[in-house]
Amino acid sequence: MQSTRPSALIAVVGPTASGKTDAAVALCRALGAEAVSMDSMQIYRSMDIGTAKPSPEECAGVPHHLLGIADPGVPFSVADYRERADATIADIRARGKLPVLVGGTGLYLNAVTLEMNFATVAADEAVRGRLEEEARGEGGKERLHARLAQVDPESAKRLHVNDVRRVVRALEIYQLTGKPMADHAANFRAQLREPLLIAVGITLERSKLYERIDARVSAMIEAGWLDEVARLRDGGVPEEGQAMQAIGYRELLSVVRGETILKNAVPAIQQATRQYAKRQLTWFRHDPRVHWFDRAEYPEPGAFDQALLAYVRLHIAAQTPSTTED
RNA sequence: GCCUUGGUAGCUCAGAUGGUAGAGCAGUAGACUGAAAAUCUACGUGUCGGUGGUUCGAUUCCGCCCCAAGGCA
Repeated sequence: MQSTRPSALIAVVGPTASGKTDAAVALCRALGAEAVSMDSMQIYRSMDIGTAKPSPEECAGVPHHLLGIADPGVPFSVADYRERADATIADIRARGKLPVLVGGTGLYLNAVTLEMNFATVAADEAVRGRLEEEARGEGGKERLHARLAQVDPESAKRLHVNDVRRVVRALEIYQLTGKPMADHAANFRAQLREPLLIAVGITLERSKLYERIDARVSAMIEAGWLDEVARLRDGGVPEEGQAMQAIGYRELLSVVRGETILKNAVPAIQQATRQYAKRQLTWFRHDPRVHWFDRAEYPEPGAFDQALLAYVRLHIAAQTPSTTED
């Protein structure tokens, strides 16, 4: 019975504040599908306002998975995401529904849809900490990179000396396993895990997008974002931890600490968000699987949602042999 | 009205004892293997406020004017 169902994986991607949530909800309703969040920060519990986590009202009855499932006090990795997403997608399919990934974290999309066999070693705080400490010293970055060139020339060639974070991870893998990174992930990104991906990208004129971002940040502040950050801090979430590196949270944390005032933090948050949106566009624009929809081209109400739906339906039909029609 | 200090890249400012200038930030483009809202890379010609003068040559020195901040009246 399940075999008569299309097994497509749909994804709605795009920069922050482009309206992915609304578009995905409309799509899910029309297809009877379920949404799977693909966002590295909405994954955390109690981080609602500043991550623009969809509220129950916004979800409008469409099930949304992987929202607020992680403790903001503990690190969460891409590998963790893939594990959760795989399970969630399998579950949705088992119930005969279509999964719709929705979010702006490009690496997460690749982790789910491309063959990216991460090295089997998880992050090791001790090893990592030592290497980072080493990098901080005079000429430390150069030394680390040189050492990487010895044990893993392939990665060293790929990585810039200043990209300490990645150099450290490559060395960490080598130290923990005695093998260079490439040996852990043969055919990296070369194969598709999800050949039936249907990806739609939402875009709009840069200046328009930036306006939306600025307005949304202001609205979040008015909605009590600062209090949310104060609560997280009071709740013991480590201030230097991963979750608190999220845009806005880090800036508002310094307001909570009294190091700066809200009036100065807001423009800084808007700016950081705009820069982030740009990076997202760079990422998704270069993914040939993404089919783009510009909001400006569908000014009539509902037309944009209709266009996405039409595109997705067409591609679902194309991948479903006619014999499986029920 | 007078005095002082400024007026140099979108912003904050360096600088040249006269040979037409450079950083940070912003912006744009790019990368992306267990932190990814993270991390990293590349890209800097602008009437050096205006106008006369001195000079082979002035944005740099001199005069006048305009603007800003401060001070004195």
